[in-house]
Amino acid sequence: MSTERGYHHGDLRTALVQASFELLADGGLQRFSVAAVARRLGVSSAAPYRHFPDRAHLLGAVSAAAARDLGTAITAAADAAGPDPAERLAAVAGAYVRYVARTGAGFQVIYAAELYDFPDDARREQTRALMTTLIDLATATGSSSFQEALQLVEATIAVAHGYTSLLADGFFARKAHSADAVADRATAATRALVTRPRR
Amino acid sequence: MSTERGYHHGDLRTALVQASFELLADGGLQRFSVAAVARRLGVSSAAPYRHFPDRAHLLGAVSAAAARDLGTAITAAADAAGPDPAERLAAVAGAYVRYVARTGAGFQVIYAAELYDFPDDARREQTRALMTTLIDLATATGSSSFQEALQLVEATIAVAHGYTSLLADGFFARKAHSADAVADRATAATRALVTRPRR
DNA sequence: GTCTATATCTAGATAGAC
DNA sequence: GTCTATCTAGATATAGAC
Repeated sequence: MSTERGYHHGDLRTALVQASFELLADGGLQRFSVAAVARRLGVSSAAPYRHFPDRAHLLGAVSAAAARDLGTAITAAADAAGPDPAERLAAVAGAYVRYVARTGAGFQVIYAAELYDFPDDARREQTRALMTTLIDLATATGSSSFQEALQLVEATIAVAHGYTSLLADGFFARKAHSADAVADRATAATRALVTRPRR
Repeated sequence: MSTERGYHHGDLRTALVQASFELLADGGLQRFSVAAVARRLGVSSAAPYRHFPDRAHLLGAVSAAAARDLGTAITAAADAAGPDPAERLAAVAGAYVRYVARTGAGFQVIYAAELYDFPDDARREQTRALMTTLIDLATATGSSSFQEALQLVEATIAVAHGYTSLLADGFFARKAHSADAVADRATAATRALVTRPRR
């Protein structure tokens, strides 16, 4: 890892978002800072402010990109899981765990509290599309109402997010669970959830 | 909320732990700081350091107390749920959601990464006892091995922690879900998990 | 479009007065 | 046992040079 400082040539805006993901994967939202992103790219701490007015706007761009990429990953995983609706929804949980383990950008970033007051149109469109994808997958399992489908989405996301949080918080550290192993458990748990009717 | 400064008379050590819980309930671990705890009690920022050598030791005391109280809450909820082992384990998830919604101190605090290097005997004993309680409740559902019971505990905790995280991260904010409503969903989800065999 | 330099703020932690 | 005062470190953000 080089710490040399130099003039950045190219698309710094894109590079800042990319470096933010790397930083999140390394240390989570807790250690995310504009200064650290700049450091990682070898530019001055002032450089990011030419492209984003403040921390929230940079994080908002990361949030939008994460919502988009997570949606893509989820759709791909569902399609790879075959035609059975229950298997397709179960695959969502696995895809979520894998995506967050790889990028560090789960719902705690996509829906970060500090972004609540910054309604960015691009970001809102991505989160809306992601939610639509999830609702559709849940509805296909035979939900009799939107409410029921929504609750199934919530349960699926809760399971997946719960496993990733425990993974990130070091709960599994001693056992050295791999991200793939945890993803498989999240998938199995969601399969149980969807196969058996909820109350 | 008063911000007046005054000499603290009484058990400041206990008051610091108590105020830490209030701070966690308000803003989560992200906004926890020794300075903020002192501010909340109206004492100087130096005062806490007479009772705890550093931030980690204060947080460690909070972690130990949370593990103890959470264990008590879980045992009480299981007992209130009756004799059926599946219902008892399902009640654990509900109790977890309610405890964390009330205190802010869940596994992300109890097993905080920053405490990993500070093996405090008192804290370790509380976390060990909590884990034993959980394993016993899981084993009673008919697990054929310790490994299987452990995985069931992980699944139960993942579900409960997932729901609380989504609650804390504002995912449910727009719908104004109450903590009790979310706790009921966590209970129902865990019931589905334990009733149906996992792979 | 990025740099250096700087102002402001907050937190962790310590020294010495009372 | 708590205070005031202070040091250090890191973050956000801005001003002005190049």
